[in-house]
Amino acid sequence: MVQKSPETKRRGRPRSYEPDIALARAMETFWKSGYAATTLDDLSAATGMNRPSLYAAFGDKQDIYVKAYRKYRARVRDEFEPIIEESGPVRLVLRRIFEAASELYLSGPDGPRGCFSVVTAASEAVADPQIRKLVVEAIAALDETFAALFTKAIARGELAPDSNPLALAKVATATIHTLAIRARIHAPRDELQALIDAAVSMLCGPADPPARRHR
Amino acid sequence: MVQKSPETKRRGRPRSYEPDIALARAMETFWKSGYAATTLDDLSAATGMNRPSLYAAFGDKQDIYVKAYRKYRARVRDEFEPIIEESGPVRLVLRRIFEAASELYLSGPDGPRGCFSVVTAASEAVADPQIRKLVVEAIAALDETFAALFTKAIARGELAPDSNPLALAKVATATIHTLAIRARIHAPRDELQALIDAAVSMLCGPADPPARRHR
DNA sequence: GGTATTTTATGCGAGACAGTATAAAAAACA
DNA sequence: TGTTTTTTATACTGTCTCGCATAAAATACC
Repeated sequence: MVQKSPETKRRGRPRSYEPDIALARAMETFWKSGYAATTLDDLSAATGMNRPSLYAAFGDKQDIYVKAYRKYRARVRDEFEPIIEESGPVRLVLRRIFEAASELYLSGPDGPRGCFSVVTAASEAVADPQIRKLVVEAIAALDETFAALFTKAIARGELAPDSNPLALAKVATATIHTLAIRARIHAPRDELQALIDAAVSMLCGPADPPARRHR
Repeated sequence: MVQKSPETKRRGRPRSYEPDIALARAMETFWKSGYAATTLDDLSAATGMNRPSLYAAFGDKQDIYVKAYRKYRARVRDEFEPIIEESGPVRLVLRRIFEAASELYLSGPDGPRGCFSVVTAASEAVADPQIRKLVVEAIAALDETFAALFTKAIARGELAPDSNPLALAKVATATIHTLAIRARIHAPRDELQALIDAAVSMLCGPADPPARRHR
């Protein structure tokens, strides 16, 4: 990890690709098409690397998939952590999380793709225990993140003191899951927005000032 | 459809398979492995039919998939209609629906498979408009079913008169979705049960008589 | 400039895959 | 018994797919 200083002159022919960018492209490809439907030629075309380079850099197809999926999770973490850390009423933080998720799931060069974890990897998870383990971790982490959020909100008096943060968290995760699925089948943005409104008011109670939208 | 009376003696060599059973086996296979990861040899082994018979009976791989998925939806309809038609408090009907879904998603000869619609078909939906259309229909139907259920419950005074049946329905569908995904990654039954409890009390309010379980 | 080292480029080979051709089998009909 | 009809059984074809072998290219070191 630390071994490669940016100044180090490597000995042989220089790489014609940026490993990080190439892996991001591979991620896009798997995200869209899933494991089985993605061929090494697809990956080659997406990354601009030829097959031997792919192998040298990332290993076989399975290895590339796992690395791509890990990258997806890292990207999601980086994207959502600031929103979660932000202080503010749960209602608002929740809405921001759901809306960011919605945007992520609707994004994509060839149309909406949903969530790599929820739609694609979960599907492969039956066949491959390694992938299953990663998806289980991802979903557990999401549950825990939401639970912590609700616990803090209860402590701050934003929610009824007898609320169950774990129960709330599971419904919040369920919202993420349904957003992922609906985005994957090209649900229009306003359908997802209606869903977010429904979930937020179910989780935090109906908004007294009539649904103030941020932005 | 009506042409084949059960007494009709057909002319040539008799079939060695039952089309309905064979299609059910094909459904199981696609349900478990998805479209791309399922080979015609897999289907051949599962159904007991050889490749030419598969083609004669159902068409090419794509055709078999669509027919298998339609069969899945028909099966789900048949299984859930009686539960939905049943009279009783929404709270109880909802619980029964979620528990039946949970059982269905956890079932399978080789371990839990989740929901064909939600996990497998939704994943393929990006590549194939025909499949996407079917999944969209399936999810819309689910939303509408739940909405009707809540509308009736509001009319009967079981829920607050200012409840929004469509919003409630979307959260109920979200519960189905998260159950499907969690089952697919082998979540233990009691985790799913906890999720059902959380969702039901979120949708219908906390149970005053401490959570009476049916059966 | 020559050598060692690392990467790219091309393409090969074994196997998997989807779909089909051909022939054998099993029934009704005459 | 022989013919027709429908299905099964076997095997083939062309294509795709994965992974790797081999050679050329591009750099640092000497």
